[in-house]
Parts: sequence; structure tokens; C-alpha cells
Amino acid sequence: MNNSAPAKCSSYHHGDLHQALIIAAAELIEERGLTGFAMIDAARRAGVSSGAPYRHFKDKEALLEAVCQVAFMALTEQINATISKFEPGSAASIIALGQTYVHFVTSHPQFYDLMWGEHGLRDLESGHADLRASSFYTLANAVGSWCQRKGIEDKDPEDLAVKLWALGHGIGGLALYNHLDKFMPAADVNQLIETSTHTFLEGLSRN
Amino acid sequence: MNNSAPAKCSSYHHGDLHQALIIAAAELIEERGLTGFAMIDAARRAGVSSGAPYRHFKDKEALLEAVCQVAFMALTEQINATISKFEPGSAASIIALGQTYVHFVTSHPQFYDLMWGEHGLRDLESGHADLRASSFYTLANAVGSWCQRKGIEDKDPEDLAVKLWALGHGIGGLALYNHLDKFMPAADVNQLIETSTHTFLEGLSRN
DNA sequence: TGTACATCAGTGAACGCGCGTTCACTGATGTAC
DNA sequence: TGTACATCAGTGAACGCGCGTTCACTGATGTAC
Repeated sequence: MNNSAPAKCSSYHHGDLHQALIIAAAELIEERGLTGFAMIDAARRAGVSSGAPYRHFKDKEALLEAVCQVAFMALTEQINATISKFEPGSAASIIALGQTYVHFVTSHPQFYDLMWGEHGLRDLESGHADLRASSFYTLANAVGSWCQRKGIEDKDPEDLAVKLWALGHGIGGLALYNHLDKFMPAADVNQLIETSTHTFLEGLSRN
Repeated sequence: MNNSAPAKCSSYHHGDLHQALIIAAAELIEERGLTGFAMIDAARRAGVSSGAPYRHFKDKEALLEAVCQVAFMALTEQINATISKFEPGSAASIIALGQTYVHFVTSHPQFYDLMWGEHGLRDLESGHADLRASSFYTLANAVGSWCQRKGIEDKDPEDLAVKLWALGHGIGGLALYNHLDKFMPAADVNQLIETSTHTFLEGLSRN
């Protein structure tokens, strides 16, 4: 994510190679994609020889998982920052969450597969599943508050959150790979999120 | 997609190796995924030596593109079959289109990346871009008819189609990698499509 | 304060594997005469 | 109908590259006495 300068340690021992490798890997994945990422490049970028990473990570997979966790931490942070800026239960807060999500996805195109693709499967049992869930519950809470405010009692906030999540996830995924360009030249994803969320919430109020 | 028996040709020359390789590649991708797919395996499965494919495809990329095209043809076929079964302009037809889409996505998990991931970018200029668009316009027409029927004149059917597509795309993508299990144990994607589409259309009627 | 020793992070050469692609070839097919 | 020849699909060995991972080593650090 953010680059906290290699800080070329003068000594034989690296200060915190573990962390340095994660940062290097994240940068490389952003630059060249998940497929183009090689273990040896991460080592080189961290200023270390090819074998060194194996003192800190069992194998490539383990390093990728660490990067994945960092990515989810960053997403969670942004989601939390967003929700704190809006009045609880407002439609605006729900829209903003969607926009934050899509913004994150399109800002880090190369992380999409790592976070939501096949790799996602493996993390399900691991410890940071909670981290992944955090953003979802933030959304579910926002939707729940909105329902309460509107006097909608018969809907399950988690069910609604799944649908809104899917909407954002779909817009993000399609925008990422330029599938929308053909049908909506100069599509504005923020507006897309805003209007579609509005329509959806409108539909809930109706019934 | 479907397996039309290798038909082991008795002669030195293969009957239609071009087609046989596409089928073999498609099967292998379905079995082992895009990453695990090797050119030599496709050759072997087609009953041919390692160099033979290069008489028919410039390189691995070209073969993958052919598989991608076949996949889009299959999707188009299913979409067309679905739309023909429903009354034009009915909400049911729109829901069924979404369900067909998601069914296709989850039935061929390994094609998702090939069709909608990075590979998608490369096809944009190629000849079969039309094929990709076909399903979209089927949806846009269905939505347009629905609007007309409801007397909704101020909405752009293509804009609405993009949103419904994104909804289905998101549900498909999340379901594919089991991201929904955690929040909706035993989630029924068909029902998810149905209810979310209903809510969305309801929202449109409202305003 | 100084010496001996255990620990362990980092080295860098090397191994091994998978796999995309090439190339000189072989054999089947079909056409010209 | 038969022969010579061009064409080209398929062979299979080989090359080369990238890259994940290992391993015997080296040197820095800190602790025990």
C-alpha cells in the first residue's frame, strides 16, 4: 500500500524483513499483477538475497496471504473512515460505503484477484476471516439503521447488505476490466453507485 | 463445454485438430483452472504431440482466446434460450436472465477469469466483441420493454441494464468464491437474484 | 570489562521442474501430367 | 490408371527461461561466566 522507504539498514541483519517483504510484495503485485509476481523480486526489492524470505515465510503462498491480510486491513480502514463521516442511518452513508468500496477496488486493480478470487477461499479458515467480515457488518449496520429510521421492520439487514455488496462488487469488477466502457462511454462509477443504490433503497421503501 | 468424443482418427492427419484443441483446452481449464492449464496437456488430450498445436494457433494466448470465444457463444445461447421462454417486458424475464447469467457463472467457475478478468481486455478490439455485447443488449431490450409497459419513459434502458448486469455479476462472483456462505449460510443465489431484481424494479416504478 | 559460545538472520550458488516454443524431420494427401 | 511432386499436418527431441526452494556457509548479536 504505502511506501515507508526501504531505510537500507547498514548492518548484516535487516531491521524488520518480515514487514519489508510484505510491502515489497504488495508494491510488486500492484505494478505487475499477481501472475507476474516472483518471490525473488520481492527479496531483491527488500534488498536481500533470494533465500532470505524463507526465514520469514514458509513459501510464496504464505507471503501472499500476508499481503492479502494487509490489503483487507487497508480496506477496513477506509470503510471505517467513511462511515464515521456520515449520519448513522442515512442513505448517504450507504452510498458512500459503496463508493469507497468501488474506489478501493479500482485503485488497486491487481489486488482484486488476491482478495476476492481463488485466494480468498484459503483464507476462510484462517484467523483474519474476522477482518474480512468487519466491512460487511459495517454495511449491514448502516442498512439496519436506515431501515429502522424508515420504519421498515420486516427486512433482514444482512440480506440487504449482501445485495448491496454484490451491487458494488459487480460495478467494481466490471469497471476494473473496462467492460462498461462499451455500453457507457465515460461511465462514472460513483454516480452509478449512487443512482443504483437510490433505486434499490426506493424499492425497499415501497413495499 | 460439451464433450464430443475425441473420435480417435485412424490416420496420421487429425480430422479437425483446431476444434479438438479448443474443446480439450476448455475441458482442461474447467478441470484445473486457467493457471493450471498447459499447452502440452491440451495437445495430449487431443491425442497429438506437443508441437502440433502451433500449426493451428500462434501461441497459447491465441488458443485461450478461441476458448474464450466459445464460452461467450455458450453464454449467448443460454441467454437467448431463456429470453425466448418469457413474455417480452415481463419482470419474470428480467429475473430469469439474471438467473441464467449467475447459473452460467457458477457452473463454469474456471471460465470466470478467462471471460471477465484480464483476458477480457484483449478481446475488446477483436472481432467477437459483438458476441460479448449480444447478451447485454438482450437484457437492455428486456428492460426497455418492461419500462414501456410500466409507462416509465425517463429512464435509459442501457443504464438500467448496466446496473442489473452488475448486480448479477456481483452475486455470481461472490457466490463463486464462497464469500456469501459466511453471511448467508445456504444462500440460494436464484432467490437472491429474484428478490434483489424485484426490489430494484420496484424502486424504478416508484419514481 | 572481557572472552567463549550459541543462536539465527542473511548469503548465494545450485537444483529441479514445468512449460512454451522451435525445428529438422516424416508421412499422408491430392494434383498435374 | 499410374507416377512424380508439392504441400502441409503432425512428430518428438531439444532448447531456454523463469522461478520456487534448498542448503552448507558466514557473519552479526547477545548472553553466560
